[in-house]
Amino acid sequence: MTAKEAKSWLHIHKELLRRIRDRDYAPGALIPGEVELAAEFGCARTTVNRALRELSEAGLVTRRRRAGTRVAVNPPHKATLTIPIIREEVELRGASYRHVVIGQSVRPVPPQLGAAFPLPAGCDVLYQQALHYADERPFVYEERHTNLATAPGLKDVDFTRISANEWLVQNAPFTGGDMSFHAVNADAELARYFECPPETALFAVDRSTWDTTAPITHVRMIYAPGHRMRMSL
Amino acid sequence: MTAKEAKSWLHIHKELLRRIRDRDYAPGALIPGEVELAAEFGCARTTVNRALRELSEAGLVTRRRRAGTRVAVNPPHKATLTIPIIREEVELRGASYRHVVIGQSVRPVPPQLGAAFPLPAGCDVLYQQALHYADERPFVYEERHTNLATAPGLKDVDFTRISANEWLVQNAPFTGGDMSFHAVNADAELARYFECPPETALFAVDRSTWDTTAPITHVRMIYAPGHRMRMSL
DNA sequence: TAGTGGTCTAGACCACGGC
DNA sequence: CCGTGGTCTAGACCACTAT
Repeated sequence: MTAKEAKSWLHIHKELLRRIRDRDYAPGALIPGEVELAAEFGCARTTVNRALRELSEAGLVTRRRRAGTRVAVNPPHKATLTIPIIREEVELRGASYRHVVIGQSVRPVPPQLGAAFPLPAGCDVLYQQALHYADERPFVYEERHTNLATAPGLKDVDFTRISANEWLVQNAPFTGGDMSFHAVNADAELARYFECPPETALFAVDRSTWDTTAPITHVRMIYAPGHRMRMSL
Repeated sequence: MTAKEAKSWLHIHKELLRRIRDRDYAPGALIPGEVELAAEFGCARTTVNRALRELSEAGLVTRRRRAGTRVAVNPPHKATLTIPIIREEVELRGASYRHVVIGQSVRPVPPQLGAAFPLPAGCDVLYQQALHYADERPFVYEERHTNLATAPGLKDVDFTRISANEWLVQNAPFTGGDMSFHAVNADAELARYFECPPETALFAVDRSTWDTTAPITHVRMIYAPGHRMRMSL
C-alpha cells in the first residue's frame, strides 16, 4: 500500500501484469478499483485507467461498471497478424519480386463463390490469375474476382506493371472483410506452376473484402510447397 | 473549421476515418495537429489525442514528434486472431467435445525441433499425442513436447480428464511465443486417424511458447480434412 | 531551438448495472 | 440507489526531432 516510485502507466501496466502472472491476483478474482490503485501507486486515476484499459484490450482482465475489474479466468490469447502486400512479403525475405499475369477476363460472377461474394447472379466481375515470384521461383498463385462496380478505373490499369493485390489495397479501401486459411492438394495446373508433384499439400488463403454495402474483391492465394505463415504471440 | 457538435473521441475517430477513406486527407499527407483539431472539434486536446492514438494503433496514420501525423501510404491491414482452446473451438460450433490420449512418454528432446524448442540436447521432455473429437468425428490431431522443468506438477495430471492444451493454458502462463500455419500431406498414421486417403492436404498449426527464459511447450496441431481457420478483418 | 506528440494531473460528470 | 468504470477538461511538463 505504500506509494510506489513509478508514475507512468507503463510501469503500472507491467506491475499489474506481474501480479496476474504470479497469481498475486488469482484468476477470476476481483482486483482493487481504480481509486484504490491510484492511491497505492501515488498517481492520478486517469493513469491507472490507461494501464487497466490496455490490460482489458489484451483480454487479460474483464471490466464492468459497478462490478469492478476481474482477472480473466483463462486469458484468450490473441495474435495480431499483419496482412502484407505480396511484393513486400517477398522483399522482406530479401528476395527480388516479379509477377506475371496468367489470365484476365470479364465474366459473370461464378455461383460457387456464394456468400463469399454476395453479388446478384449475372453481374460481371473481373477474373484474374497471376503468379508471383520470389527470386525467380514461384512463390504464390493468385486467383481473384473483383466487382467492377466498386472499383472504378479498374479496367484502365496495366496489371503487368502493378499487381492487382497492390492496386486494390491503394485504391479500393474496404470497411470490412474476412479471411480463412486452409490446405489444398495441388491439381495439375498448380503442380505445373510450382513444379511439384500433383497432390502436394499447399497452404491457401481466401480473402473477401467489401465496402459498406457491396463486395469489392475475393481472392484465393495458394503458396508454394512448404510455405509457412508466421506470427508472434 | 466551425465547431462540431461531437465531443466524444469516438465521434472524432469516426470523422477522421471518413476523411482518410474519402481522401479528404490524402495518403501520405500531413493532417492537422492535435491543437488545431481540438479547436475544430471544440474539445480538449486529450480527446483528439485519444482518437489519433487509436488510428495510429490501427496503423492508419503514422505519428512522430515534431514531424506531425501523416496518413499511412498503404495501410498495413491487421487482423487479430484469438487462439482458442480446442474444446471451446469445438463447442463454439455446437458440437460435443471429447479427446483421447494416444500416447504419452518421457523422452529426450528431439533435435529436429531445433530453434522452435531451444533446450539443451539430452534434456527430457514430455511427449504426448492426442486426438480431439467433435461430435464423435476426429477434429484435430495434436502432437506436443513439453519442458518438464517449466511445468511443475505436469506429471501428476490426469490428461484423460483435461487436455494438455487446456491444462497448460491455465497453469503455465507464457510471456512469449510464435505460431505458424502450413499445409501437410496426410501420412499413413494421419490417414488412419482421419479416415481419409493418404496424401490428403491437411491444415496444420505449429505453436511454441516460452516463459521469460525457458521454453514451455511446442505443439503441432493437424486439423481434419477441409478445415478452415476463419477470422474477420 | 522551436514545434509536435506523449503523458500526467486533479477534478468533474455521466452511464451502466449490481444491490 | 449508488459504486464502479468511461470519459472529458484545462493545464502542464517532457521527449523527441526537423529545421
